[in-house]
Amino acid sequence: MTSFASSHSGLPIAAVERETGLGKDTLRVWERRYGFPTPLRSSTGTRLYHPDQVEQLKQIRRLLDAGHRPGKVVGLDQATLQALLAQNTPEQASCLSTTNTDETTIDPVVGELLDTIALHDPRALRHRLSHAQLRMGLGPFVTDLVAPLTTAVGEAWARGRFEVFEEHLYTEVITGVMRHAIASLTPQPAPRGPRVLLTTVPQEQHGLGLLMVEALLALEGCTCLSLGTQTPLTDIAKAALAHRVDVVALSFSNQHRAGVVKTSLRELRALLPMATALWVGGACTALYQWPLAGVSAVRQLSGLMPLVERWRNAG
Amino acid sequence: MTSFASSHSGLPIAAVERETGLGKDTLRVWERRYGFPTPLRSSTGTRLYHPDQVEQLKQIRRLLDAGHRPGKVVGLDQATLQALLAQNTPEQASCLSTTNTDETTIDPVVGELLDTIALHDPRALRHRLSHAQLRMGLGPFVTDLVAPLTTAVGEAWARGRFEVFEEHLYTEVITGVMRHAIASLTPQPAPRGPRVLLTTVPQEQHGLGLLMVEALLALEGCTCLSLGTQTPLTDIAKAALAHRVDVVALSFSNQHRAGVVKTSLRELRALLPMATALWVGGACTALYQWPLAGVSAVRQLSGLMPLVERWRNAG
DNA sequence: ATTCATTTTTGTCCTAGACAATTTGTTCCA
DNA sequence: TGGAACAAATTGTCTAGGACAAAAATGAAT
Repeated sequence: MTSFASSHSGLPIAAVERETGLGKDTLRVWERRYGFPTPLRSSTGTRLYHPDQVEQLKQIRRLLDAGHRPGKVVGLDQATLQALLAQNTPEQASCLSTTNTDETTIDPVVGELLDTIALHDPRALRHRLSHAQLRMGLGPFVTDLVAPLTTAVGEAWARGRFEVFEEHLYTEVITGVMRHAIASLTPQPAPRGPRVLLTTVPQEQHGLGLLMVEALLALEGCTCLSLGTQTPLTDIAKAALAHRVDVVALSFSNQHRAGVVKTSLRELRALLPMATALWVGGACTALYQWPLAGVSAVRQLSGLMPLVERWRNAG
Repeated sequence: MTSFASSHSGLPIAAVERETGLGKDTLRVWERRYGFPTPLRSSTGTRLYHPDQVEQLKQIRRLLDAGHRPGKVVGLDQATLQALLAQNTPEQASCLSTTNTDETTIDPVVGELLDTIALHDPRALRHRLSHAQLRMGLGPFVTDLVAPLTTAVGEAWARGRFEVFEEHLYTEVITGVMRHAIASLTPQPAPRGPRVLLTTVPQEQHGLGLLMVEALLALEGCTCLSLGTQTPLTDIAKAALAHRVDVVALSFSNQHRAGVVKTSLRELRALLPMATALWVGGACTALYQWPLAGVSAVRQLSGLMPLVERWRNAG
């Protein structure tokens, strides 16, 4: 585990930013304030991080995403970090799940699928998920299986049970299954709901939430228009105008700092016409703590239907 | 066009980085060296960029991607930039196209589809593309239509003919069509080629190239395993190990600076076992100017088949 | 137990200089 | 005229330590 350095001496700060997602400024200020990390220096003074410390930084990142504070966890040694990750409180989990059975217990079907993911057999995983979709029907499949499963995968990753590539593989497979289902759905009769533009802001690369929303909205008879992920704010506004949509729907994962989310939403709200509704949702906790004027936050997927209903009545 | 500021005074530097893709450091050093951009300052000295200048920066970014040098284009006024974009030399275009008819002329079918994109009717676009796929067959569809069309779209965007959201919409539609085709292909007989891991490095968010490669490789009987986009280098290595792949295939768009590409490839090559091949391709010109030891660069999609063939003979 | 004000924490931004990797320009030679 | 070798200019990224504003934690008063 120790010797996958870039070449010999360590990783430069840009590589560490890539690997950990922690900004260069943050890495430098942590070093100043907490005395960690402690990179070597090249002959000209540039930082060279030891791979072990990069691994440690990744663990810290997971703890931060789980709600810990930098001051409490940045200095700690690897054993302590591991211990914290193990007893990681899954309190704010299942943000997207509809059927809140019990927060702590895991649906046996979900658990079974988690095991399938760990087997590294994408073909089998795809088959199981596809089968479940056909059996349950698209709506329940999305709300009762995909949403909780995605949350569970993210949580398992945060605890260190899954590697990043295992999460990526899961994302890829479930994306394929859902796109397939949505595609076989599109030739629908006259629209019975708003025209909705779906996308995410720059830096937000998770598109799974968009697919879930698209599936549910399409089932409701809405006209969906997805731009994929990471559309610049001004282009979201331009697209909303060009396509004359009634609603712009954004998805936020919990990898976001609160400040970025708020700033983005305020800016976008200012760019959009007042008549255009702005719906946001996802696992990002910041969305629900500071409600913004003119922005409808949907904490759970089940909250989507009332919004559509309200739009029908208002329109 | 002038008054979509965040609230009133201008965009902070982080927002400009988001919108333009130009790093904060770069923006500051341009201001110091070339006297542009010239943001206002808040009461505490933070930069606030005028939306018009942000628009100008986007144009500059396109020119840089097209091969121009910062010193020559950063100071110029908007009219000159527009003129340069208009007569943008499409010399190194069609990097992915297989049937090089003539560099300057555009396939009439491609041109027709470009017009369809401009109509803002995703349903019609999807229908046309899907129809073409069924008519041509997956292989020719990918090499003779999707690849040139994608290049043409990128080029049209660079010239300012397309907005970002139009490119996003095209990407979304073509992604759906290709995934559908690949999915209906997967239940295949015994593999007749290498196990290939497909992904992109962090910061590289374009996944279209991956899909094209996946389609062609799957047709060749290879076992494909896609991780989607933006996998950290160490996780690419871990996945390659866990899934015992023979080949790691990466795709690079031309939005990358040469230095980043080279660094990433060197690092990844060091992380992977020598027995694991590393194939790279895409529109990124840096790949083909500085060949790297142990890395096979595939300039055009047609170059993929020989690599598979060579692997079969070597293995 | 809630609401409000104060303190700490924390990420981002600032300046201005330095450097290494390219790219360009120049000289020399065949 | 073409190409190789070297010098000069270009350009993105790095460093330092200070500063500040927003978020979170703490404490006080209702």
